[in-house]
Amino acid sequence: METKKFTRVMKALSDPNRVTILKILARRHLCVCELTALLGLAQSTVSKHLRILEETGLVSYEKDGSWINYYLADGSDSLYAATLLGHLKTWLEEDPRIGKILTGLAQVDRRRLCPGPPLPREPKG
Amino acid sequence: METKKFTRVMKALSDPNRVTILKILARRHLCVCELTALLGLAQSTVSKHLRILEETGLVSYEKDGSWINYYLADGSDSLYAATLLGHLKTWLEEDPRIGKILTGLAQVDRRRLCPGPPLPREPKG
DNA sequence: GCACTATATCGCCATATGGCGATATAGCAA
DNA sequence: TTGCTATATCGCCATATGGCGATATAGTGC
Repeated sequence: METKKFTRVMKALSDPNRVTILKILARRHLCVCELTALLGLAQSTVSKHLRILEETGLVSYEKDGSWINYYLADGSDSLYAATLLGHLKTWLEEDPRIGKILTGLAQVDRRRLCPGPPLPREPKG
Repeated sequence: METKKFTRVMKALSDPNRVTILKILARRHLCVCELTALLGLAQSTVSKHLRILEETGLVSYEKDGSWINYYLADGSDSLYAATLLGHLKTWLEEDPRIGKILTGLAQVDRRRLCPGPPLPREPKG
C-alpha cells in the first residue's frame, strides 16, 4: 500500500522535535548524546525519535566506536523522504526556535558531553 | 513559529483518509455527502477531516445552496500545502485502495445521494 | 412561520503518541 | 572477566487523534 509509506513519512515529519533533528543533522552529523543535549529532551525520547526517522528513510546512522552517528539519509529508500528532505534544505531556515538551537551547534562537543568509553585517563597529577 | 505551520500540514497529510480525500478532490469538486459515500465513513468524521484540511490550506470550499463543495486549495495560503499538493498530483496514483475508491467516483451523484432541499416533488401519480 | 436536508459541532470512547525514568544491550578499556 | 559509557528498549502516564452517534446550525422551499 503506497499510501501507508507516504503517511508514515508525513507522520514522522509532523513532530517539531523530529523536524528539528533533521534541521540539525543538515548542518552536521551528530551522535545521540549531542542531539539530546541540543534538544533538551531525555535520551530515551531522542532515541525513539531517531528510530522513527530511520524507519521512514529520513536518517541513517553509522557506528563509530561506542557512539552512533546519525545523518540525513540519501533518500534512496523512499521517494517521499528524499523529496521532503530536499525541501527542508530551504524550509524553516528562519524559524526562531530551530535557529536558537542551531546557534548552540558550534559549541556542542561530544568529547565534553559524552567522552565515550573510559577515557585514556589523564596521567594523574 | 514557522515549524508549527509546517508540522500541521504534515500532520494533516499523515492520515490515509485525509490523503484519500485530496486524491478524490484532485479529480473533481465534491460535496460532503459525496465524499462521505465514497469513503464509507460517518458524515461527522468526514466533516472533521475536511476542517483539518481546510485549516492547513489544503482544501477550500464554496457554498452552493445547501451543499458545500470542497476542492483543492490553490496553495496561496501555505507554501507547504501548495508544494505537497503539487507532489500529490503524481504521487499515490498506483495505490490500490485509492484507485478502487476513484473507480466509484464516476457513479457518485449528489442528486441521488443527497438530493438537497425538498425536491420540487415529482407531480404525483 | 414550518418541514426538510446538508453540514458542523459536541460528547464520548478506544487507540496512538510523546514524554519520562528505569532497565537492557553493546562497545571500549583494562 | 569487571567497570564504565552510549544507545536502545521497556513500562508507565498524560494528552492527542480518529472514529461514531447525537445534536446544533444553516440553507431551501413551502
